[in-house]
Amino acid sequence: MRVHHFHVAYLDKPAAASSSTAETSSTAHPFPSSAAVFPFALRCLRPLAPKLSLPEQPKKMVAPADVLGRVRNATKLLSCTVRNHTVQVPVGGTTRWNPSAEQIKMLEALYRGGMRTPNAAQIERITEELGKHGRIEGKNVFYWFQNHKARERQKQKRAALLTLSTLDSPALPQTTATTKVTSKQQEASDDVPSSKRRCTAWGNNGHGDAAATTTSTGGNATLELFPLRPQGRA
Amino acid sequence: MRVHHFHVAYLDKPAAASSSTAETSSTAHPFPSSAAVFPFALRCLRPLAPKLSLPEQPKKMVAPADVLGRVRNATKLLSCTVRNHTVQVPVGGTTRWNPSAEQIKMLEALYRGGMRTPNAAQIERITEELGKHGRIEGKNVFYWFQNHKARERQKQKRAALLTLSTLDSPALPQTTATTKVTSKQQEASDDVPSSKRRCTAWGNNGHGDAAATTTSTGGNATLELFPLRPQGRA
DNA sequence: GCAAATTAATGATTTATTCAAG
DNA sequence: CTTGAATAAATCATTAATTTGC
Repeated sequence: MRVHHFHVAYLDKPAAASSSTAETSSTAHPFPSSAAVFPFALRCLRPLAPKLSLPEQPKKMVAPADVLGRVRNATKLLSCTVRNHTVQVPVGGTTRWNPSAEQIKMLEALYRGGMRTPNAAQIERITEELGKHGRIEGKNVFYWFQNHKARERQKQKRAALLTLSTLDSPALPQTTATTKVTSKQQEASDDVPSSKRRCTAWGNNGHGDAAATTTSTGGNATLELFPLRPQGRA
Repeated sequence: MRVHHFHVAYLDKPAAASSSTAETSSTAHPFPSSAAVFPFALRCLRPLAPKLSLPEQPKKMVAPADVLGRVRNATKLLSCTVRNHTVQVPVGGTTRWNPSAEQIKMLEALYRGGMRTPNAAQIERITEELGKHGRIEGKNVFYWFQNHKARERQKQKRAALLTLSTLDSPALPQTTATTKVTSKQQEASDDVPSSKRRCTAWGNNGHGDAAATTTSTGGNATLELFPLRPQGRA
């Protein structure tokens, strides 16, 4: 288990310890950086990933922030001293960016225009511009594009699968066995550049991983994932 | 082969007494001590190459006729013999495919789903299916994808440039060189990220430190500022 | 009507992968 | 083989919608 690099921390923003134990030490930020120290660790905030459907785990319980001290996103923390302990409570209005209609409109326009992963300069510019219509930070722009891209992809993949499923009928015998196809993929073109997921998407759903399931419907183990165009190229 | 993730959420990690993801903890000297790392590239040199399409591939698209064994472009051919040569004359009014609304819909769905350059097998299947909604041949499908891809790209490029130009106002200082990036950079980025597109530091809003980030590439005199790249298309 | 309770969206983080330098 | 950089996928968490009982 390797310690992964962690990026995506943003500047001027504490972003207090997220889901894991908040036993943090102090930060190295030049800032006050209110990395919250939470004396009461009551209730574990869920071990980070199980997700294995614990039947009756009351995982839903979304307790009010003021109780659990969700500081994750707080913009500011106020220190108070209680029985010799200094606790910090989130203060300040909203913590999460709430885009205005205008901002969304503009962002979507950019997206439609083809922008997907704006670089720093672009983000800066966009932020500056959108700032005229409401509070916004560069990271908001960054995240917006990330999320939007990912979710659009999801949506479309679903739609495509659906459509394909209707096209799926013939139960192609799948002549050409597998074909390595290398991994080079073809030009990934514009959208959905992801290297391989895309293949799985088109790989003809049968999949379900390995042979295990397969069954009748699609003996079609692997439809050549993305064998390039006819007559293939290199 | 590569069964990819699906996220296993390995168990020994959770509480991971091991102090969670550092965040604030100790060292973590990723590099510029200057606080957080940007989510957005500070200096990127790598196109993340799913789009390696450039290197080789002198190969031009091969007309589907080669693959599907279709004749050029005619719905029907009438054979005539002229001077010992059998020639075929297109017959029956239009020779050009006129996609039905349904066909277009389906093709677009596929496109949105990420399909760009279907292989022969896929084309066959698609053709077969779309054939239920009107006359169509494999080459039509093939050409449709080619054209659609190219035109979408064009459209979006234009739109993006337009949109960006409106956001361009700030008249960014950018005094230092660079301004000539334009043509070359843009063209290159457009479609294929050719080799390297550099990103610039997006100086975190409030705090300079820009210098710190440049470091390694700092010697680099060029520091190009506006790659302005319509990242992929929609 | 309306406020608690649910659910749907979506902003913000973390984890996994990938490619290519070293 | 290891590691930096960049990004996509997965996940977490909060806010807006929507539903529901009164």
